[in-house]
Amino acid sequence: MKEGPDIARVAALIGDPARANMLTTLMSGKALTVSELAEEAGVTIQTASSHLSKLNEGGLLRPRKQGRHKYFSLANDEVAHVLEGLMGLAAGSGHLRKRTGPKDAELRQARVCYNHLAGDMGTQMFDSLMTRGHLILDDDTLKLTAAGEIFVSNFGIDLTVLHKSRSPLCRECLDWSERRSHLAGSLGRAFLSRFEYLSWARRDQKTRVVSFSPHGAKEFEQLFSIK
Amino acid sequence: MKEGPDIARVAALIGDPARANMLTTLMSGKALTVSELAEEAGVTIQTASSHLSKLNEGGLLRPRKQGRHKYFSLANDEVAHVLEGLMGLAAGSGHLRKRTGPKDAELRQARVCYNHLAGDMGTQMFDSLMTRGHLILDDDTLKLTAAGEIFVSNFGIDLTVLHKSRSPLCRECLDWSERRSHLAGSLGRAFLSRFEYLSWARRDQKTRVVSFSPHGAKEFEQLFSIK
DNA sequence: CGAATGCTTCGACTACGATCGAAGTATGAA
DNA sequence: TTCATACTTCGATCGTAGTCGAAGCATTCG
Repeated sequence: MKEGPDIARVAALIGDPARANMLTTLMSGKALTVSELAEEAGVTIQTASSHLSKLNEGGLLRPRKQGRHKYFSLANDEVAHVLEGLMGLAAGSGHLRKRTGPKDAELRQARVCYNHLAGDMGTQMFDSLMTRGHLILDDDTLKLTAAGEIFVSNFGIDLTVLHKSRSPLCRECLDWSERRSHLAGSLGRAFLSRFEYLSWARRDQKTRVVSFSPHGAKEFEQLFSIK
Repeated sequence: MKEGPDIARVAALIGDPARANMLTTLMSGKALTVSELAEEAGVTIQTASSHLSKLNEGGLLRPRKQGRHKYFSLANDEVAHVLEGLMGLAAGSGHLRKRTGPKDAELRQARVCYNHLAGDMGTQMFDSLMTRGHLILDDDTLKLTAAGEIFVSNFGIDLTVLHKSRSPLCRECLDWSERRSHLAGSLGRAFLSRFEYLSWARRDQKTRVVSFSPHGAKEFEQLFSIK
């Protein structure tokens, strides 16, 4: 009965509401200070400090000191991946948050999932890339085809840089709101930052919402249309 | 601050030691009764019953009544996937169980991960399939090649049956002990049951250990050698 | 140097939930 | 019907962990 890693320890770490709020907030990919995270979680700074040191102890966070500030971000995308998985389970069992505020619709349309685009537009982009043969999913692995490489390069993404990254180029990520796949990995990240560079979209500072400008939405729609 | 699914609820569910033990045990893929799970978790039957109804409530389990027994298994492989992810995090942050008994070495060599082969032999099989070009991993999706289809069929696995399954044929699964990928999905499952059918290996009833016979290990080694 | 800001540590309070004994329900066997 | 087995519900107890006030460090600024 005592085999394998201590799964309960990590899960209990994520299982506290205050800590879960912090982690969810950090899914935006941004590094945040103790006080910012305290406010997000709705607890005092002392409490937040205690929680954050526990999360850090558990290897879920990466701390960086900068002057008198201390910034926390998620430790790696393995952590982000597990969190997204938990969101999938939570959404699947119908346990959504009680207060589905006005933000919810925007969140479902387009949001940041750690460092790439998720939500309705994320899955649309993924589907478009798949149906056009830019990506192929063979049983369980996602691959960028030759046609896909041309497409990506034409869009202004430098693949040679991405190939140097240790993390996988393409990765499939299950969307909790859509229950369908969207594109993660370094390519997913590159797409999102390219959208920002082209001013098609910008990330909301407080939430995980990604807002597309009218022009950006039009371009996006054209580029990733599903005929 | 209140966005997205209630991740804390699910995580807290997994975060209790007794419940985590039960879930880890169920990773063997077998359906177990309340009393069996109680013993595994080291609690009384009353307590186990309470835990199991909570896990069930949370959508993590699939209950089946059979006479006066009640069997529980994991709800789906999405759940199994999240659990394996958590094991990866737990193993990564060095929080292995205190008592690393004699079983530990066996577990690392070959074990069941929900319904497919994991551990050292699991990753060896995966690597062999990759280097021989039977599987290709394109950025993020795993695919069985034409050569792979022939190889698999020659080994006695009927692909037409597998293609009818709803779950993906190949799936990459990160191994907590090896920190490398092994093969999941319906093909991974098919391989394991084929090993059992050929009497190359058998699953231990109590633990998740997979024991290969001397003959089976030899055949395995030959079939999945890494030159 | 003080004053202010950002974070951590300490200590005490509190509440939630895990636990088990005992009683209750359901299924199967004699 | 009666007994046994498998599980569930109830009620009481007990610990652990989250919470915050207050005090303690550390860093920056005037």
